[in-house]
Amino acid sequence: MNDSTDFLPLTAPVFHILLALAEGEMHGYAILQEIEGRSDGTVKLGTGTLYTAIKRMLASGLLERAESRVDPGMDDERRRYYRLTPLGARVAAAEAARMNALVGLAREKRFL
Amino acid sequence: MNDSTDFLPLTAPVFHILLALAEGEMHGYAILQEIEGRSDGTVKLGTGTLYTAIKRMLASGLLERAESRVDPGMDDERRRYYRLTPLGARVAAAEAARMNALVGLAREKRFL
DNA sequence: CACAATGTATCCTGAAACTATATATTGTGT
DNA sequence: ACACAATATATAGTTTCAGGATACATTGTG
Repeated sequence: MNDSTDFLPLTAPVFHILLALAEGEMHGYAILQEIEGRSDGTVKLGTGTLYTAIKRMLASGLLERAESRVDPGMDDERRRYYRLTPLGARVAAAEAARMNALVGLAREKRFL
Repeated sequence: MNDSTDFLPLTAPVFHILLALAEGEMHGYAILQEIEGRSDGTVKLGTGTLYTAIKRMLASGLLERAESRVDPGMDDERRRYYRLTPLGARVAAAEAARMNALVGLAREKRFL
């Protein structure tokens, strides 16, 4: 049914990638820096984790390739750009909601 | 250094088990029902997942065995009770905080 | 022109979820 | 008394995935 909850729970790397791409199209290495920068380096994923995750996310329809549309002379030819699909956005929202419920529960139980 | 953040991110089953045990001592099967009941059956973990997770959590010091202290005639002899260790509680709190930060980020990016 | 930084990609290992299965005990209905 | 469902714990086998190592090519900089 392609229900977005079928993908849950997401692994940490996958959720981070989805959040990074909320900004707009990005290439792999930029995603990496976004994630590390956002958390002052506490979240760190290697390239192995990143590119295998991207591969799976493309295959499952969470992401899609975007034609790098920057002026060819100004951009690095190696870069491969990705963007969220509508499904990817829905899944990210569903995961955020799932986490939010758990955080609420943790708060009830005095963990926060 | 046994820093509670070394355990993060937790997998979904492990975090659910920690949350369930916030109530107090419980045996395995009761944990299972607590988790499924709390979510109206949307979160469902099999016994294989549960008991292997408990085994690991005991080994890593998140849980400890509790002597079933119910009156022997009134309790099921098969039951094995568990409780959170102080470390387990700290780890659950750290995971809740981690998730809370991600939920905040998701909200900023208009996913929620 | 050397060297660091950028950028993508794959292999391999280990950890862990999940399914299925086994086994035993307790409670309930007839 | 007996069958059967529910309770309860446990392990084996499969698969998925993170994470580290490694490779290789290109771009920017001193």
